[in-house]
Amino acid sequence: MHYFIDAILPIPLQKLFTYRITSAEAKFLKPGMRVSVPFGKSKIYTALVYRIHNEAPQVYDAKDIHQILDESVLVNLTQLKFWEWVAKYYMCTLGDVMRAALPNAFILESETIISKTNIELNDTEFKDDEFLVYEALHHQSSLKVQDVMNILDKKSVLPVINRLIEKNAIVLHEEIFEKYVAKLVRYVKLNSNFSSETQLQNLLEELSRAPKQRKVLMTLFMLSSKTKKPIKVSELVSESEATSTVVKALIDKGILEEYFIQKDRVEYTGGPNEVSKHLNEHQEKALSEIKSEFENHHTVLLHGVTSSGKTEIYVKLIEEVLQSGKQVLYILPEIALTTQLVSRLQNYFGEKVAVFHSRYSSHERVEAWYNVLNSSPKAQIVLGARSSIFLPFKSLGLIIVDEEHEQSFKQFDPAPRYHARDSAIVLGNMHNTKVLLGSATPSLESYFNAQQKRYGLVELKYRYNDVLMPEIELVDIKEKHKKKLMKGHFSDRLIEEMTESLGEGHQIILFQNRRGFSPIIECNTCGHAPQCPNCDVSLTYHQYRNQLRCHYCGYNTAMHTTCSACGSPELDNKGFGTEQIEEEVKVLFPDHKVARMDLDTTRGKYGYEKIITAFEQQEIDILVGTQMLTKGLDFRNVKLVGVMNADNMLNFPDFRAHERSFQLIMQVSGRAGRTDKRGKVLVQTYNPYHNILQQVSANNYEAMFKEQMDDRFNYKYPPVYKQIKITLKHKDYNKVEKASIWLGKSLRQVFGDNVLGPESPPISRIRNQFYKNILVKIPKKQSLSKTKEAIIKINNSFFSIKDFRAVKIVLNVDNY
DNA sequence: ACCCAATCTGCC
DNA sequence: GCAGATTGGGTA
Repeated sequence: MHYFIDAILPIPLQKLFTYRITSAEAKFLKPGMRVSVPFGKSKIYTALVYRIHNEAPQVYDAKDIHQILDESVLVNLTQLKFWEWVAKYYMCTLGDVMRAALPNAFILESETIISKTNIELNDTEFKDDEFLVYEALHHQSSLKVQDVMNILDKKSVLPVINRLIEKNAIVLHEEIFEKYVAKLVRYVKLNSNFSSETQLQNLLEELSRAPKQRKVLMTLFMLSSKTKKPIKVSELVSESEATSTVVKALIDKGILEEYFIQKDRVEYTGGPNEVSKHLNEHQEKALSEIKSEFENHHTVLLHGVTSSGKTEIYVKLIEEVLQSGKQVLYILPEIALTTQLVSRLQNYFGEKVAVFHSRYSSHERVEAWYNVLNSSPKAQIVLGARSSIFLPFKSLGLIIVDEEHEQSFKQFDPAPRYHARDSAIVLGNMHNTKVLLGSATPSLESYFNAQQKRYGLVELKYRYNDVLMPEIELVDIKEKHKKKLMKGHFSDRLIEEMTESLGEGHQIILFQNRRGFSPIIECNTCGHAPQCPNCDVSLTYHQYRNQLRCHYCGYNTAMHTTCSACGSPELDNKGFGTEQIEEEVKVLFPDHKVARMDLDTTRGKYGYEKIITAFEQQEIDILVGTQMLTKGLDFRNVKLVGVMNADNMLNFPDFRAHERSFQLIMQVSGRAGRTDKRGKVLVQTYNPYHNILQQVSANNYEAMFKEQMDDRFNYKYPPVYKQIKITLKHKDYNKVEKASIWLGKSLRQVFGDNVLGPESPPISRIRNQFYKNILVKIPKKQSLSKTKEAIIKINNSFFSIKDFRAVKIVLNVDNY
């Protein structure tokens, strides 16, 4: 009997690959274990066992696997089922899902290593480039293919390598790098030879002439009698005031014995040091409503205004689940995962909280994975960003999706283009677990689902400690401009309020939904604006480095002093960004400290935390920032929030622009007035009569919901219709144009008027690729899976046309 | 005639 | 996704 496995490879290929295994391997292997397999001519990849069977492939010879990489199952069966759902629903391959789900360090790849043969060769036989490579190998023992590319400064190096192999100058071999290295901590103990009293006496006498070594030994006895725990080398060194050389000498003499214990890189020391807070009557009521809603619904939406104390309610629910011995998954948008929230939960739950997000190193993620997999006490509660839905949960008892409305839960690139909230709900179903969605400004789709009774709904309308909602004032800056009451981008009202707040010692947040100094530089003489050479956008001026930058491809160039088209030196700024606001504040309030928080100032692992901590500790009076500011931050001393310009959000060309603007302004507003004084929000706008702004100032979510839903009905947008966006890209404009017209026509034959496009997006070229979009709208009663099947079919015939094959197609399900 | 880069195709 | 095979433009 022959044995085979079907395995998932981490590449975007639809099919599984079949390898042959021995009967012993068949006995050992289980679905969800990793193996390394040869793939193609020379590469070795990591694959995940999907199925073990006896069906020999008919048309090809299966290769043998290379090696088994796991001793036990790494990915459990529920996860595999979940992966399949993600792949099917979001129209991508299992390989795509595997890449997203597994920490990078689990996916080993081989690398081709080039080394010299022992045969001495005559240099004159080589061509120039061959000689360069051969010469380099005299200086270092091995080269990677990438190194050769650098040496020769060109891409196609394989012909050169092959010629060298023919001449017996070099050999190739594949090396697999284990990416995860467990962190080991060095411990010492007394060698067992000295365990008896007399032996010990002799030893101490022997060492009388080595006082330092003697001291180390004495310290070791002292420490181990005191703590009864293993003694770290580092501890011993510092306690005995010796150097590590002294310890090493003792080890070399065989007096001490060293050993290693594997240790997690991320550890929370210090246990829980707070009992969960008492809920107020409103929270208490919400909690019991959530519980009763859970009896009839898998998913419950908690709509609680900002600062209503949603987290405290979550804490109570988590406590109950933990008592039943199950795990809890708590998902948040990446940027809301701040130290603030993490330490708050650690205060309640101590080391039971495991954190998981993209700023973690791949080692840290591996450790978190194993902790979840083994249901370790260290990972009872997983607090994570969207990718944490892929962790190997065994027995989930509750999933919380906080800030449910956040669009960052949706992954846009690369595949799988999944929505963590929606996927979490499916995951919850697979685990037979309840899912709680929380938000102060729910997404229309969730609120709609709640109204349709698909979700339970719980409302919490009072802020904690009965703090009043901030007062929201709309400032008509069109009027202010007319009356000459603007100083730069600041209205007289905003300056007044800022002066008052600063005078009272309160802090201020200014919100500008755009980074950079001023988006566009325009020539006053000819109107020319510098463009990105690779993308269809104007370059943005960044004062900090005096550069023009492209926000799409990262292209940058020094700021021009004269217009590149007509040579005129009169260049002007159009529009404004965070950097310019910061500059203006410095001039208006020279005695106060200003800081800026946007993508540019929060690069680096702790950039973000530094600014937040500084603001928390009131080292900063005025914080200027983009929407990063809106996420779950709790600043006690902020009284005033200024929205510099509400219009650029409202006019954004997207069907959700209004919903988003409402959410964004409500969320920044929520940062104000957690103080004893009622907070104030000033919204500057050219159009104070805009319905959304009226709804914002009246704090009327329901009115916004109703009005927006009318639009969604009328124009067939989500959540009334589902949609799939198809993007075509290619560097030849004519090719995408032709291809997209063909695709649009074919889709229309099946879906009729529910196909929109093809259209060029507002930015039609990025990184020298031209884009075209087609939108397929799907009515509620039309089967989603049949629709996808039809699209895949059309896609297949698209790729059978030779001319179109080079065009890349991206399918994005629920692209909002 | 030759070389390199861009494109195509299969991988088990 | 990657590498070996193929095509096609550019040039010595």
